[in-house]
Amino acid sequence: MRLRQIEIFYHVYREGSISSAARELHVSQPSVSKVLRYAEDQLGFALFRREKGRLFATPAADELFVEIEDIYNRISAFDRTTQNIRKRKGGHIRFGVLPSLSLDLLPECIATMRLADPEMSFEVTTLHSSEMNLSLLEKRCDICIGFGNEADERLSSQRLGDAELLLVAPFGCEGIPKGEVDLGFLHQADFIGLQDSGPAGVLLSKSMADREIVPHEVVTAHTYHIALSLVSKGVGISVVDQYTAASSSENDLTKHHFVDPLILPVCAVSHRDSQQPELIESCLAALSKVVKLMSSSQN
Amino acid sequence: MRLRQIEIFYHVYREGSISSAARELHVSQPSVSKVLRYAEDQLGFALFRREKGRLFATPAADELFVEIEDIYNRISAFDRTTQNIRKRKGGHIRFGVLPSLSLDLLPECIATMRLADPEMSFEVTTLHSSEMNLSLLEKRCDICIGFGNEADERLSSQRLGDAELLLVAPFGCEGIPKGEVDLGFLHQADFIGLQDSGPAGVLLSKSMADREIVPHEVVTAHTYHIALSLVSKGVGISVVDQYTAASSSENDLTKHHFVDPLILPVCAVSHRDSQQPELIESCLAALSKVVKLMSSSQN
DNA sequence: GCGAAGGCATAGCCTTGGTCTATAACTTTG
DNA sequence: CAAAGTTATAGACCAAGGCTATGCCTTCGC
Repeated sequence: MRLRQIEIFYHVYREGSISSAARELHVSQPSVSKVLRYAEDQLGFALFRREKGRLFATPAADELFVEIEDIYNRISAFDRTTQNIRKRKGGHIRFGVLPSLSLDLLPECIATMRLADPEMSFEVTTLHSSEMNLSLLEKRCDICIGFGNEADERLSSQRLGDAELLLVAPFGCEGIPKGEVDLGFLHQADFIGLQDSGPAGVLLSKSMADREIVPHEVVTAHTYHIALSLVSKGVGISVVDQYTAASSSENDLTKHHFVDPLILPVCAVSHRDSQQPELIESCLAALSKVVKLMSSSQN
Repeated sequence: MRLRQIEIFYHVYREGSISSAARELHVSQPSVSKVLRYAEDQLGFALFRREKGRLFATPAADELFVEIEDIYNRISAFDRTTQNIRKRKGGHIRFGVLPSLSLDLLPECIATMRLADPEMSFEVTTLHSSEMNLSLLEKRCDICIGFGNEADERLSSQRLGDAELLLVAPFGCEGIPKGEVDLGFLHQADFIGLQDSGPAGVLLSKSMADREIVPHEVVTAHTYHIALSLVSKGVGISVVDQYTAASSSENDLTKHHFVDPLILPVCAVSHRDSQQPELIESCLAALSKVVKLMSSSQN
């Protein structure tokens, strides 16, 4: 079946009539009639029964429509993408970024880069650490930003700056010292853990294991949002990276540095043989600048 | 972009060369070259850079390929569907069925119907109770089989037979009488509940509420499979319909009827103005027969 | 360093998918 | 019974997409 035949079947099925499908498609009625008939000839079975000058969908049409509807929607989305590409003036970068960096760090970076070059456009997808390399290698995105970097010789990684893990506690939580907190504070404390939290989780559990610190994990949350919400409700304390902490809208919680800071590298990874190396390079420079700025301004 | 252009772009991108794409598509090299060039003209931007007689994908091509790949796969699936429809001799019925009925009751029905008419073909999707009516109205399936029936005047419902809820307990569970069990047995018992279990869940909780029976729900499972597995491991007891109980591969559990049986109607629902009423009708008759047979043979 | 091999592009030709206008036939409705 | 709706057919036309033949450029092996 040709694309035009699919489009016409889609509209005729939905409208229930050739004439109104023709109006919707801005073509003549005989044109639609002919294409539909031709499609049926090629398929070898009828899509509609003609009775008393009207159309009635056959069971085969019902069955095909289920698949066609989906295809049609994707083709429409694809067409929009081609429009966007055509209209573009400046460069276009597709970011893959950790959920925890997607609310604060990346928007800040994009805003800065747009100031420098208002013609540029961006695309943002959230990815987990484990998906980033594959996404880059399949050229589904251009730059991935996460904590740490898995080695792959086709990819190049650049450290943008550091992220610090902070203790978050309910407002007025007792026993927390004024200044910095020792990691040992977590021992036996009511703790809200994060499942599948990638390098940040690895760093934290390793540091705790080294000192035989065992918190009392009362809840294991699957998203940072839920974890922070639980903290602000006084369920327990938690440890998250500074960007997650900064992006939180909860105001019933306090943030604390550790005496021995837990530092993670914030890295940008990209494909070595990109088709637009200068663009990537300038983006990485801008990112690095913004990350350093944000790290120093935050407390 | 035309469908042919999409196909050709897909193969050229994957193969990395026009010639090998042409070989794969069983057409001549100039043909592919021409269509690709034409597509680029229409799009208004290049998909590949030509350098030293070779092709290199542009960033735009990378971006489009992400969407194209998906579309291409669906088109291929669609083509297979049209092939299937063309080859069909007998009727074709698309069933929507509860997960609990999909492993035992429906396969049995289909086997029986295929014996009666070997030319018939079938399609089975599992649906939850709440999705069935919509699926029928959108003509995504022809017959839905579930417990009970929500009224909609465009649909017609037929009671095929009954399903009984049974108590399932770990093998050698103490305190269970030889014959039938009173529902009161559940009171304070370690119980494995099922989330979102539809009419069966409603019937059970209503019956328990009437007699103020409150089990101790130690686990809430999301699938019958997990619930039964937990029962067989001795975590607790549970209540499931007879078909789920029968389809279970667990053999470390026992099944028990209740003194006052909990009975649910097994109903088949179909669209009133189907294009193939005789086919639907004969299916419903066969279904009804099989359900009655299975109900009586089971204990 | 030169010829062979393989890659892409162009030219010229042909088939067919898809468009139009004009017209006919049939249904339903006022 | 006419008016307004529907679908189907006829004939003309254009462009999408296929083919063969050919030429040019790069790379590789002798």
